[in-house]
Amino acid sequence: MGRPKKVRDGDAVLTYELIVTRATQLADNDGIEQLSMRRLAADLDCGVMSLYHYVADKEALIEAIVDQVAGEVMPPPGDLDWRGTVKLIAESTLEAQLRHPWAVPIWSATWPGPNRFALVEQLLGALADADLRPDIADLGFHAISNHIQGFAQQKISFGQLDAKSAITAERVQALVADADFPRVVEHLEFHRSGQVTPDEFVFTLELILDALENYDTASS
Amino acid sequence: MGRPKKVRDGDAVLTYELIVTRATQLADNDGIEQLSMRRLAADLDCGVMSLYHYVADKEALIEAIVDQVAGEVMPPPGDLDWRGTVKLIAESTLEAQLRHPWAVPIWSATWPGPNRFALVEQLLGALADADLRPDIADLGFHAISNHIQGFAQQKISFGQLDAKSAITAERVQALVADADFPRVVEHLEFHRSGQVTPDEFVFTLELILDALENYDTASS
DNA sequence: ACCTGAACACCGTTCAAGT
DNA sequence: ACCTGAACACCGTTCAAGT
Repeated sequence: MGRPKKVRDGDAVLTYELIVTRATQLADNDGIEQLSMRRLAADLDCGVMSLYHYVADKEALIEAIVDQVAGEVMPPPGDLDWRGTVKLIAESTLEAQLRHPWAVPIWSATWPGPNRFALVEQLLGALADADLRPDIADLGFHAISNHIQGFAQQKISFGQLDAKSAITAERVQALVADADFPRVVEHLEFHRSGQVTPDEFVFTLELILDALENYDTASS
Repeated sequence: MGRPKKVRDGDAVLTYELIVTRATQLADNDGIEQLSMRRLAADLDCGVMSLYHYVADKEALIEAIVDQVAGEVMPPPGDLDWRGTVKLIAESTLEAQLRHPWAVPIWSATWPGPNRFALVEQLLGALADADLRPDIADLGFHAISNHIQGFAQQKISFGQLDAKSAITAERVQALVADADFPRVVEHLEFHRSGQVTPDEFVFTLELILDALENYDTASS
C-alpha cells in the first residue's frame, strides 16, 4: 500500500516531461553548453543514471528539448487563406525560437520530433492550398523555412553584438579599425542603428510569397 | 647555430596554419564532435598545451577552421554583372560548405574570421552594383545568405537520410508507418526520389534576384 | 519497474616549470 | 619564445547492483 514510487518534493516524481522541461529551463538560463546530464540530475535532485531510464542518451535529450520549443509554436486557425496561414506559422515559429536562442543553431541539424513534424505538416498543408506547381511548392517550403531560420539566427547574432559581451565589442572595434571591409562595417552599422525596418521579417516573407505566386501565374 | 626551433618529421614545425589545417582534416574525417584538443595534439605529435601557444582556446580553434572553409570559396572575377557575381559567390560557397558539412550548422553561429568577412564584403559589393534601395539590398543580402545556408543544411540532412546510418532509416520507417504526417512523408519521398530539379539551388536564387530587381523597378 | 553509485574513458584548461 | 606534464574540475555512459 501507499505510493509504490519514490516521492520527492511533495508529489513530484521523475518523469520524461519533467526532465525535458527542466532541461529546457536549464538551457534557457545558462545556455545549452552548460546543460549536462550531471547538472540536470543535480537540478532534479536525482542520480545521474536515473535520467537514462527516460532518455536514451544526451543526443535524444537535445532532440527532445528542441522539439519542446517547436511545441510552443501556435497552430494556425483553419479559416485563413494560405498566405495568412504561412505568415502566422512563420511569425509564431520565429517567436518561439527567439524565446530559446540556443535552439536556433541546432534546429535544422537535429532529427525532428513530433512537434516539429507537425509544424512542417502545417506549412506543407498551407502551401498545398496555394495550388502551386509541385516543384515550386517544394522550393517555396524551403525558402520559407530558410527565411525563418536565417532571420532568427541573424537576430540572435546582432543581438549578441549589442549585448554586454565586452569581447565581441572589442572585435567589432578591431574590424572597424582595420578598415579592410568597409561594406561589412557599413552593414553592421546599418543594423546597429536600427535603420532596418522593424517588420523586415514579414516584408521579406511577402516578397517570397509574391515570387511564388507570380512564378506560378506567369508560367501556367 | 643550427635550427633554434624544435624540428619534427623532417622540417615540420608547429605552426598556426599547421594546427588549423590539421584540425580541419580531423573534422573532415571523423566529424567535428570527434575533434578535441587532445586528439589534435596527438595527431600533431605534440603536447596538448603546446596548442595553446597558437590558439586561445577551443572556441578560437573552431572559429579558425570554419574560416578555413570560408577561405576555400573562389573570389569572383571582376568583369561580371552583379547577378553573375552573386551566382558565382553563392555556388562556390555552397561547394565549399558541402566539402566540410560539419561547418554548416555552426557557420552562422560563430564569429566570422577574415575569410568570411571578405566573402561578405564581396557579396555586399555585388549587391551595391545592383543599385537597389538600401533596405532592399540589405534584405537581399540576408535572403541570399539564408538561401545558401539553408540549402546546404537541407542537402546535408537529406544526404544523411540515404546514408548507411541504420538509425535514421529506422526513424523514417517509423514516421511513414505512423502516417500522422502524410505531407511530410510525401515531401521526404519527393526529395528521396530525386524529383527535385538538380539545379533547384540556382533556380531559387534567381527567383530571389528577380524579386529584388522587380521590387526595385516597380517602386522607383 | 524504477533508481543508483562506482568506475571507465574521456574532456578543456590553469599553473608552474622546463628549454 | 616555445614547449610541456601534472593536476583540477569537469564530461557521457557502461555495468552491476539495489528496491
